[in-house]
Amino acid sequence: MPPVRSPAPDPVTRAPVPLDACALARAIDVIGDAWTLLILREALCGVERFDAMQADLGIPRSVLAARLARMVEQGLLERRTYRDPGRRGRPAYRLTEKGRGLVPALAALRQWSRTHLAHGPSLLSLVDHDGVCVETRLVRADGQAVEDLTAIRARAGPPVG
Amino acid sequence: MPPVRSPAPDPVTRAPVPLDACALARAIDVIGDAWTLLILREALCGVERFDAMQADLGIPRSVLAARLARMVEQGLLERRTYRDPGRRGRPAYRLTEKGRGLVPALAALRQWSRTHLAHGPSLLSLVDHDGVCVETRLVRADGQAVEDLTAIRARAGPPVG
DNA sequence: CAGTATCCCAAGCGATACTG
DNA sequence: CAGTATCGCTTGGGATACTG
Repeated sequence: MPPVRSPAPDPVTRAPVPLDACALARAIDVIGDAWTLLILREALCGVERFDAMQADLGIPRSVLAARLARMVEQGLLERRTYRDPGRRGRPAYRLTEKGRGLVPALAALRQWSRTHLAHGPSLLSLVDHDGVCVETRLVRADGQAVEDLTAIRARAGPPVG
Repeated sequence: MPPVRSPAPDPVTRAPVPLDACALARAIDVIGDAWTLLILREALCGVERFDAMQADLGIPRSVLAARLARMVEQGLLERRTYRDPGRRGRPAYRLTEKGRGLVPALAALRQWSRTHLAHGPSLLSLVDHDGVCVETRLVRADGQAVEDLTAIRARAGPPVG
C-alpha cells in the first residue's frame, strides 16, 4: 500500500491525475487494505470487542491492535469504554458517522460480488432498520439513472455538469 | 490480505458470519489491495499501457506486472494486442464488463472521500458519456431512499425483504 | 515499450506467552 | 477480556538493472 503522493521526482510530462489530488486515491489510502474493510464489516455486524473480531477474522492479535488504533485515529471507529452494571469496564469499538459513511461503498461492493463473483449465496445482508435490504444505484447529477456503465469515464477536472 | 476462508479449525460457538460465505468478504479478497484499486482508476481514465500506468502510479514494475496478470486472470481487465497501422503490436489493458461493474463502488468511495476526507478538491470525476457527473444513491429494496445511515446494519442471512 | 531478474528490506503472519 | 511482547518465517514491496 503506497502512501498517497505524487510518484515522481520530476514533475514533467505525465501523471494526468496525480495521486495526491484525487479523492478516490485518498479513499484508497484509507481503506485499500483487506483487514480494514473486514474490520468495518465486523463493526457493521455489531461486533465491537477485540477478542470477538480476532476470532471471527482469524487475524493476528498484533495486527488487529494496530489496525484498530489506526482506524480510531482516522475517525472510522471510536473506542468507548462500555461498562456493564457492576462489571469491569471494557473497550468497545463503534462505527463513527465517518465510518458509516462507507456503507454505500460496501453495499456496492457486495452487489458487485453477487453479480460478478457469485460463489454461492451471501450469508450477510445490509438492511435498514426494519430489515429491508439496501442497495446502491448509480445516477447522474441531473437525476437520471445510469443505464450503461460502459459510458462511464474518469475525467480530469473537478465535477462540473 | 488474508485468503477468504473460515478462520477457525473448530466450527463451534463463534463467527456469526464466516468469511467464505460472505459476498462482501469475497469482493474484498479481489479488490482489498491498494494497487488493484489504483490500477482500476488508471483503466477508468483510459490509461491502458504498462509504462503509462507505471509512471502514473510510481509502482514497481514487477509489482505492476503481477497485479495486471492477476487482474486479467480475475477478469477485471482484458489484455488485447493493439496494433497501430504499420507499427509493432503493443499490449493494451482494457476494463472488462466485470471490471466496469466496480464503477459504483469507486463512485461511492470517491463521494465518501469528498465528504469525509476533503483534503482539497478532487481533480478526477466520474462522468457519463456526455460529461455529466455520476454518483451513487443508497436505496431500499422497496425503492425508498435511505435517509439515515445510522439505521443500516449487516445481518446474517440471505437477502429477504 | 513491456516486461524479467535480482536483491534487500519492511511488514505481515502464526504461535505462544505474559500482564492488568 | 484486551491487549503487549517476542520470535522465526514467509511474503510482498521498492529500487535498479537488464532483455526482446
